[in-house]
Amino acid sequence: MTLPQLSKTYDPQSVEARWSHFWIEKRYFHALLDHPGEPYCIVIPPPNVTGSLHVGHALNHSLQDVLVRWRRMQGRNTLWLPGTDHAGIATQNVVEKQLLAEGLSREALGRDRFIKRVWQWKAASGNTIVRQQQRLGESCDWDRLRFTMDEGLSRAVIEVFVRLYNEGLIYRGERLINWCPRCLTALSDIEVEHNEIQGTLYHIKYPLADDSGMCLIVATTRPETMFGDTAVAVHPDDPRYRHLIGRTIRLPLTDRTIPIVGDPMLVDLEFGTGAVKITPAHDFSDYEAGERHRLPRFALFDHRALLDHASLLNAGVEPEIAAALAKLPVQKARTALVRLLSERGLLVKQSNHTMAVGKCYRCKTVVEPFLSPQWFVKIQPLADPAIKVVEEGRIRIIPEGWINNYLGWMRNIKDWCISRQIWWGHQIPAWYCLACNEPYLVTREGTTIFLQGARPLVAPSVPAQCPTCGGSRLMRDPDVLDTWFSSALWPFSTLGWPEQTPELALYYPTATLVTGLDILFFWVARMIMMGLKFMGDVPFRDVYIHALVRDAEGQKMSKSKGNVIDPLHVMDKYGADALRFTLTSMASPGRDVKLAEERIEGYRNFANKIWNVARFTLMYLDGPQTCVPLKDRPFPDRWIISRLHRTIQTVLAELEAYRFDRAASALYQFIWHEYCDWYVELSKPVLQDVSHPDGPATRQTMAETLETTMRLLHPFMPFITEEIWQTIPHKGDSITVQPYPTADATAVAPDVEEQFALLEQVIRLVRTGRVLLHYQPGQSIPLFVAHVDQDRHSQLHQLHRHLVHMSRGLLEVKPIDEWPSDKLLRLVAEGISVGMIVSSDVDLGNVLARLTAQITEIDKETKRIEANLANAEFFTKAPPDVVAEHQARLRTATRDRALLVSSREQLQAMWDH
RNA sequence: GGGCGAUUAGCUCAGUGGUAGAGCGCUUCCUUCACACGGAAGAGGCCACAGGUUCGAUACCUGUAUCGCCCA
Repeated sequence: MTLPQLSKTYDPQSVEARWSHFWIEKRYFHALLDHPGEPYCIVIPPPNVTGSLHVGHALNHSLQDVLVRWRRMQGRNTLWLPGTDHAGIATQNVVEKQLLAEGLSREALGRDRFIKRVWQWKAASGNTIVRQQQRLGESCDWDRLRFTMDEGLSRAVIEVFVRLYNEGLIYRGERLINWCPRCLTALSDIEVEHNEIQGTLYHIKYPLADDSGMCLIVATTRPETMFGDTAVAVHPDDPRYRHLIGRTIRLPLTDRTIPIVGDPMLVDLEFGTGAVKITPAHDFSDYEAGERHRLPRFALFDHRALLDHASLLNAGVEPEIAAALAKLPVQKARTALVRLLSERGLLVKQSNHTMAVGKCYRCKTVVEPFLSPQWFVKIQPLADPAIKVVEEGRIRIIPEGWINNYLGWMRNIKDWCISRQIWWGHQIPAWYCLACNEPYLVTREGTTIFLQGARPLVAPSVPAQCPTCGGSRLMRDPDVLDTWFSSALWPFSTLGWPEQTPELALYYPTATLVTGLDILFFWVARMIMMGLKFMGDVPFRDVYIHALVRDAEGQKMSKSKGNVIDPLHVMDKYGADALRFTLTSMASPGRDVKLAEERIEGYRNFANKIWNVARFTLMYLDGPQTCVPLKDRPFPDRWIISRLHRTIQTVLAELEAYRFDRAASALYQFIWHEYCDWYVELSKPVLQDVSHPDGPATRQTMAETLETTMRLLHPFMPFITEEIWQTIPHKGDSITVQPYPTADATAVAPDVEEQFALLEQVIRLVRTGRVLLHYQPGQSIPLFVAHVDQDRHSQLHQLHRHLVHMSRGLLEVKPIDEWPSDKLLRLVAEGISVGMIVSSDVDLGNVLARLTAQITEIDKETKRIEANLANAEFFTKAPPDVVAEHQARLRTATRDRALLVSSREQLQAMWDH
């Protein structure tokens, strides 16, 4: 048999590219409907089509790939469905930036040509992330790659929209919504990020209408919206003001008077002056207060958040002030107004105040509450069943800690604003009859807006004529839908819905959803609602929520901070397997992942270790192998097989529990510290002697164990395991489709493991002694070993061969009283004594110090145990096995102490000479 | 302001009602035959603080402090 030569260090680059192509070419990840296994489906959280792979994706995808590869190897009918989403605002921004560079604009191009441009852009660079995912080794069914703007998925969107509208679950109306004055579109509540900033609280005099000598002092952080005030609120229980409720205020700088109302919800007695202005068109809580008190609304800003001249006049602002303030943006308006108030003696004081501002999650511009007609999903009827399935455990959220988070949000959910005033996305399937809606039609700066009151015709495609007037001049609603609206359908739209495809029947509900906490509301909650509504069943059974990746200092990674770890760079430098293993081993539940490059380097070293032990195995595999029954195999073989099966048990249990971190560390521990450190070392004498009688059995065990370990590790490190597996003896074409190891309980041998522990302890004592006495690691020295327990002592005889090899000494097992008493150091642990000759030139100070330290340690332990055992209550109340264990520990400690003390005395005598 | 989580070795984190663990880093020794991306031996901890429950608490309960996240 000729075996391939492997290079001394592992080179991930060439290996990974080769297997990545091989897997895809052979379509190992392609799901077949007639596959006999139980279905196991994961739909990928679709990355933005504009995006490139960042380390958050790498974590999210690594975990999914572990699950998918594991289940595939277990024989399940596995489908990991990949795709991207069209990311309306983000993509539009990218293409608009390109146009700007060419001196063009979206408006100049017009809607149709603009959308064509976006598709061109998508064709050219939209799938970079897919190539990057393939580099990471993701075992997606690439033949089934989906995009939220695909024809089928778009049909699903239209279908859902029309049905929800017909059921009254989608409506159009004028509401106060979050508006991004840069993106020029509405945003949903959760697309707004709240940041704390240092602001100013302004105290402003509002004179009473019928007694200008009397004033209410109103405290506000947003004086520039005061022209939109339609009332002042005080707390009805506030003795300072309650008598004023019902009287009126003259709103400064305007010709309007506004009422003083009592409102216990809006007013906090402790805050500011206790008097609050109500500006229903510019603040969400004021909007609600306005509803409660039936107040009119005066909107002041245009869609770019500039003060609008006509609106100011409409709100009764003094004409010269209106003229002076018109077209000013928020901040400038605030400065100008504060100066004006101050000049008129209306500004009482200013104080520092921390406050929250909302920013657009895409472009970080401060959002403005904006009154405009929008489309909404009436959410409560959809949310109720989605709450129930989680409460009842039909969907599990893992870790459980997030369940309350989910339920809390769902129970307070607000209607979802789904219309966006952009062009890239699914255009809303609603048309307006121009004849019937003429009074509601406004055209401003080239864009047409249908005001509140316009009557839309909602249909899957353009209606032939208006059912009211029979007219055929219809205009489509220009708005598109929130990207998350289409993402909400992802688990069934990607499987072919609304067609009743075989894929849909087979793979829905999907098994597991793996995602970060940041999109629990954006995406997970909405998928649950839509899945229940349109499929009548949950979209997935388990939701596994992983942490977010931060830098080594725990800071959020961001391009502006320059602390981003680029997974592509990392893969170049350390390999995809190292990155994947790092991320999976750090994925502990409920914690953020703090990623430092040294960690990745550490696991690169692990890959190299695996590589080298495979090289070693290959070197010695040449020769006959026989499959001996387990009980007849050499001791090291029985031990490593026992450990292997325990490791398989652990890995399986941890994967079932989504404890990727613990599964990874079990593998690391087994491969490095058991297979490499001990088994390989123990087997060297057999392997290196061609005529050794244990040779055939050992070679068999060695090859078997390595092969099984590669399969066990494969979901975590797919590339190196495939490379090694292909090189060692194996059956089959690719490790990706081999059976996952199963644990054989009969292979687990506690007695063998106990014997091994004895061997390990002896060897550790020998090594410690060598260092203390300055013997070189390879130097052959006389050694004596004994155990105070008779059974264990005879076990040492059985282990003699291995002890000799591992200790690299002339080792004899015999009772202590037969040892030489002169110039001998005795080291002790748990009844074991190891003796070695002290050469004359060694400084015994260190050695004595070590013995003394150990004695001190034992004394402390003894004292603790004795105190416990002396306690009558401990005796009566502690479980008997604990009492017995304490007694045993005390015996061991006493025994070891005696041995150590005598050893020290002997040594001390030598030292004194 | 409300809710959740964290606090364990220098760093990053496991963990358990009864001996405190890992990885990385650090110190010393070793290029011997798979691997220096390696081997061996070490050092390093009142398990945040204060009470309580318990025979016994790092673990369970309460409170405090600090930090983080989400929501308002």
